[in-house]
Amino acid sequence: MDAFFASVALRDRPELHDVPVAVGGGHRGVVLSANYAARAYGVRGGMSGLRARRLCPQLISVPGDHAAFSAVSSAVRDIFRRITPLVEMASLDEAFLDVRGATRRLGSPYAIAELVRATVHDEQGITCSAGVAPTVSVAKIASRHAKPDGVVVVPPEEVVAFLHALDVEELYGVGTATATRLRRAGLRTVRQLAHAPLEELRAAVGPGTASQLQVLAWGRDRSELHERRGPQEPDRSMGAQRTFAHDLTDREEILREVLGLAAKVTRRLRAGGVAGRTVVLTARYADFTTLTRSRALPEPTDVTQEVYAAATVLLDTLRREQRGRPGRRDALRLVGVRVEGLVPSARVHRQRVLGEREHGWSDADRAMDRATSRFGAGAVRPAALLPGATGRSEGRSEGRPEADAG
DNA sequence: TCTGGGGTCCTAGGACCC
DNA sequence: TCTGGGGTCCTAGGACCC
Repeated sequence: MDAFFASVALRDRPELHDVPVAVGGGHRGVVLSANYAARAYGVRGGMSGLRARRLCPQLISVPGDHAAFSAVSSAVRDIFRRITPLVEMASLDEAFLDVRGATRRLGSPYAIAELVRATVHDEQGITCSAGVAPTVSVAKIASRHAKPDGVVVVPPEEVVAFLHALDVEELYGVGTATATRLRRAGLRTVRQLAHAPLEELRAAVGPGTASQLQVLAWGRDRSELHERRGPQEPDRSMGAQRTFAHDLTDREEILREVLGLAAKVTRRLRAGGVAGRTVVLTARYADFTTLTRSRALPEPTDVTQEVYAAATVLLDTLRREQRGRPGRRDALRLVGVRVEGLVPSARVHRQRVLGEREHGWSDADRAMDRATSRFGAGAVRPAALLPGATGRSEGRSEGRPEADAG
């Protein structure tokens, strides 16, 4: 999709079509997506809101509507599936289609690309672009060249010439770190990269990346698509993180955020019918240093209190490690909670602990889920997360906010 | 240029087991 | 008795993508 978030946000607001608009980019935030009017000023996705407004003072910011993004995304995916069953969704707004089996029915790959684009435009009111090529990575680069609202076809015999005319950072999989290393090694173009001696390349970027890059530089990456994970193969991890409006130092305050994140993540785990075994806590300090600490549980969980308890231990470990370190890492800019090693909940059989209550936190979580789906998010929440809660109410001496259902 | 939030995959060392 | 090789799990960090 072209400028996906911005296009969806502006679908029903034609009066904003020709004025610069960005989705996201508030206080301490970055621009999620900018329409083409804003891009004319140099505004790009990923840019801080502050910088975007410097480039374009009259920029209008609108909030993102995640429900709308998801709805359009699945509608578009359904359109793709009418073309071919071989669809690999790469993200909300991007997919690979293997159309080799559809040409007899629908015409040339170019004709199919135009059919997809016309259908998406008619049914969803947004434009998209397509790259047609023999491999995933080349199709991806071609689609970038097709933007906005176009098609670029790279036939097999032109793949090498197409790639070799590019700069290295245009390769799918070369980011800022690898691009810097390549540049330092004197490799600026894909042509130079393709002809670089493997030894030299290994010294610059390491053995794994080196061979991967030469595969990409000759257009020899995969043609087969991996269909998106289904119920048999769940996501690998689920997480949530939050950047604070102001850096936090108070343990109680930080733990309240951690509890909120743990609740959010486990609710998504339960909704997806999965549980996970490893809890990862991310801490980003005021100086932007980002550290993670993780801990594996005895068995997978989807219980808010269990994830929260593990995250609390990890946070305290980190605080102990960082205390007294030079650089004074006590002010936190962000915390994140992620659960990895996901398996279907049906495959988890809990080991009952001697003396454990028959109805525990898991039942409380499920009751809260039901209340939330009936009365909306925030209808029921841990008391520590009620507006105005301080986490230091009388009679509490445990030193961390309890997650009583409030 | 004061830098979000959601992910995936890879690497590498150490523990542990056979 | 002082030593191999293979495999898996755990933890931490980094790179990349949208």
